[in-house]
Amino acid sequence: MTKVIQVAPPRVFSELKPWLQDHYQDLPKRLQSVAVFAMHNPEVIALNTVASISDQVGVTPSAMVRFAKSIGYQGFSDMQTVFQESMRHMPQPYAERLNSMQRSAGQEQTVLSQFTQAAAESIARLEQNVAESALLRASEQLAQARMVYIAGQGRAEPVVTYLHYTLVKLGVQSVILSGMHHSMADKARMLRTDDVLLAISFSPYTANTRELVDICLLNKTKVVALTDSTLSPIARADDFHLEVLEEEVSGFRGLSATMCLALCLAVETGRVRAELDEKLNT
Amino acid sequence: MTKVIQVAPPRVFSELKPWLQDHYQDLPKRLQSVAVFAMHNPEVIALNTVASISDQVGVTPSAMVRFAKSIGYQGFSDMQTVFQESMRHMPQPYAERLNSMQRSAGQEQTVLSQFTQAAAESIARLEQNVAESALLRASEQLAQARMVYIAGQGRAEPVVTYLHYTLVKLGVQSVILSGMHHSMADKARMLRTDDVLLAISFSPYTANTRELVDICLLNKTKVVALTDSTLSPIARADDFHLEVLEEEVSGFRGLSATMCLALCLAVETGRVRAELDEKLNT
DNA sequence: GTTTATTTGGAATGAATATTTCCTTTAGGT
DNA sequence: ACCTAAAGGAAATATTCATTCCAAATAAAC
Repeated sequence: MTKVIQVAPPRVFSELKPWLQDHYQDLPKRLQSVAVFAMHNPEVIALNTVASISDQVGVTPSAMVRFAKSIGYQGFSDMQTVFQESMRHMPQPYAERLNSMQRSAGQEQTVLSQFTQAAAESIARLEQNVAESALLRASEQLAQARMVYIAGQGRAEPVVTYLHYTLVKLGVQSVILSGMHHSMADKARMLRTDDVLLAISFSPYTANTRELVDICLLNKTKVVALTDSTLSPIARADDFHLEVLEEEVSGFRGLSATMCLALCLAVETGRVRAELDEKLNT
Repeated sequence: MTKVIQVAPPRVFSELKPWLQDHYQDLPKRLQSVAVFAMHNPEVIALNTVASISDQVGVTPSAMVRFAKSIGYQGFSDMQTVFQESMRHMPQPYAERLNSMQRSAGQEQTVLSQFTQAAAESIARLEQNVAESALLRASEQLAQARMVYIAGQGRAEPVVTYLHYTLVKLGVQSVILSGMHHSMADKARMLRTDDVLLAISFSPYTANTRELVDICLLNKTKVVALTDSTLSPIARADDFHLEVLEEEVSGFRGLSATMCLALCLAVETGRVRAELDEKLNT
């Protein structure tokens, strides 16, 4: 028989977590897979059967039982009750939750819940305000581009980095323009009419990005803009722009909804691009 | 055989509720008991066995099966899956919004709504999983630092950029470490014991970031980590780590929840720092 | 390179549990 | 009061599911 820990296993989920942290490295490969999955999808462990779970994890049912035993449980079922127990007490929120939702009263709210609420609202608004058709049009422009140049500064820079990262991973050629230390004239010279500029800019709008958009429109280079208002100086009638407005909490604006939109844009672009490539190859 | 409804039974919990309200009067006594109990303790139905539930309700096991069949389900197990499904997303206050989305079932979901839904869920989970106290502890570490070094690669890079931008704006000194083209040894030499490393890393974990964390822990330099799993190699027992898990949609993970947490961390750090500064000046 | 210890997958086993069946009880109608 | 039909309970049955066991594969040690 293999070494089985005989000390009492954690009987609550919150104790199980740190246990796995400590012992994760010493676990066999498959058991590590199970550990990762269990920590990421506790509710799946709580509700499903061994066969179904092991299938989702990509291991055999016996691995699940071994995993439970290696922690010290009597078997899988024994461990499962711990996961189930952790679910029961979750829905405690109701009372507290209602407080935070209807917190018109000056109730004390955690910093985290303030920001998550703002983020959730921003995302809900995003879904309402952005038309699928606009997203598709913008994606088509980007997909047809020989090269996508991405520009944005300040609060928009993380978005630039993210778009670049995702587009490249999806096989869409793109360069970050804002990082380069070229003069405006140099940058303008790089852009050809079959390129597309992807400009991200939020209030207060930086002069640089605005200037770039101006030059592109003059050169008949297509521009796809991501901004927080249609009144933004970088949004014109003849370009393709998407609007996302972040809720503000005590003076700070997040990027949750913006990042969501950015991912949509990138994924959709990748999809359209793949379609185009396929047509060319046939 | 008794009268069995042959039309399709409700496949989501939110439709089951009104169904029971309509037919409650026509049900036999025991089945009414079950109905009341089920509406008041849906989570018990979802998690327990027939024997255990029937015991709690005060009826025999067969009554449970009859109840399920009278609604139109194939049996108890069939009905139970509906209750379980309702639990998966339950703990979220945004559950209603999600439900109403799914209510227009059969409909094809837009790309945007798929991603916004994933983002909303990720954020809801973030609020549940991160303790305010953990956030505060991490912020205190950062606020006390002489200098905050920020490191992260790949998908984590936008987060690095954002944290740097926000911290600087809040008057907290910080440098981005991953951008520099120094060797590991050089980087390690920069870090003093009164500095703090803010490491961001997601699966698959990059060796670089991990190495940095290792060095810091050896040098007794404090580390604050932002990761997607406590099993992450950069999460140790002796550091301060925050966990954020992004929901995945067709293989893509967003950054909405992560960005929200990053903003919280930065803002909270700024606040604590301001408090510390005030104490020094008096 | 060979041997030994771990780990892993898959089928066999046995326990747990839902479901059905049959018989008893209750209630409503004549 | 009697008969009929629906409802309920208890135990038998069938199914599902966790668990165990053993052989093959893999990694480690010598």
